[in-house]
Amino acid sequence: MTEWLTADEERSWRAVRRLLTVVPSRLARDLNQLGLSMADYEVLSTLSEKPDRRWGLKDFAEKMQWSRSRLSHHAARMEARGLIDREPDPDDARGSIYHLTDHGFDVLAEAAPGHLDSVRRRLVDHLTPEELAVLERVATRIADLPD
Amino acid sequence: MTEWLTADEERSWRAVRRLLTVVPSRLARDLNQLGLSMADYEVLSTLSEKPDRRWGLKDFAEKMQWSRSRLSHHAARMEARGLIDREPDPDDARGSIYHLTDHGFDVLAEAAPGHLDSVRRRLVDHLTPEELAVLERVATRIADLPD
DNA sequence: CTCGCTTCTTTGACATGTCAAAGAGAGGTA
DNA sequence: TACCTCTCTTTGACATGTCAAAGAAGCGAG
Repeated sequence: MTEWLTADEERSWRAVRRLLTVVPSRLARDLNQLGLSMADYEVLSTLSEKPDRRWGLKDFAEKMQWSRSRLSHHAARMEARGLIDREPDPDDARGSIYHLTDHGFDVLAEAAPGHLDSVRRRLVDHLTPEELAVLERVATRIADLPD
Repeated sequence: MTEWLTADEERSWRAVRRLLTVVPSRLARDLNQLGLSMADYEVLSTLSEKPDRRWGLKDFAEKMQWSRSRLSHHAARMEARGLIDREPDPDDARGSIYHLTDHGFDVLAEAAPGHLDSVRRRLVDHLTPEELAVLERVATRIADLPD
């Protein structure tokens, strides 16, 4: 306990903390202008990675690292917007299977280029390949720490 | 438009995205166990930096990069918990001045060591000084980009 | 087969953030 | 002074996330 930070660490931590808030908020703002929230985008793009565009809630939530409750709530809202649908799982009557609708796919396809552009403008384009490599290494190490 | 990411960039971006969600969520979880949310902690520590522990809403919100509405809502909740109080501004009858109570200060003092420890365990201790320096440089550059 | 325990999704209550509008006061100008 | 406009804080309606509980179904032991 009482492990204070050195002056260098303190400065770096402040900078990182700012990064942690500012980048997501900018990306979200850009994406909102395209009619989607970050959460919407993640759901759509994760679903679209499946060849059949289908995913059962449990595994889907696990893959996205979301709570099942959160996904259920969010999916209900997206279903109301016609972006996805929901079917009962034929193999397990407790389960629900989510499916990306054609409309959902179109919306994603329309938003994706703008979003990727935003990722570039807000982040990637301002880093050298070396910096990006360090960042990846560091990010992976940190994220892979035990919870 | 349609600026796709190279394979390297894509991999790095995935790693960074994971960092952007995982670190705040772990720090928040740790802090919650000490009875505070991240937002609570920011408010308390920002207020405590002022010698008189006092700050008018407008400037305070600006300093924290929060909307005034958000700060007003959050401050109302913290006031109900006795962590801060609110007084009318003597120089401008429209204004409110927030003040860190003794109780608020005690709560912060009690949570701070644990939180710093958490920052170490979750991040700082796993980076070399060089990596931390790169991270600071990169984070500053990105955060300082125009909004 | 049936009971008891587990697992799965959904739901409800609540916390927190956003956006827009309301209400009060400041400040400049005629 | 009277008035118009801008600024400041608060509030309300709503979106989104968390946690806990409800309800249905699976599964294994007897």
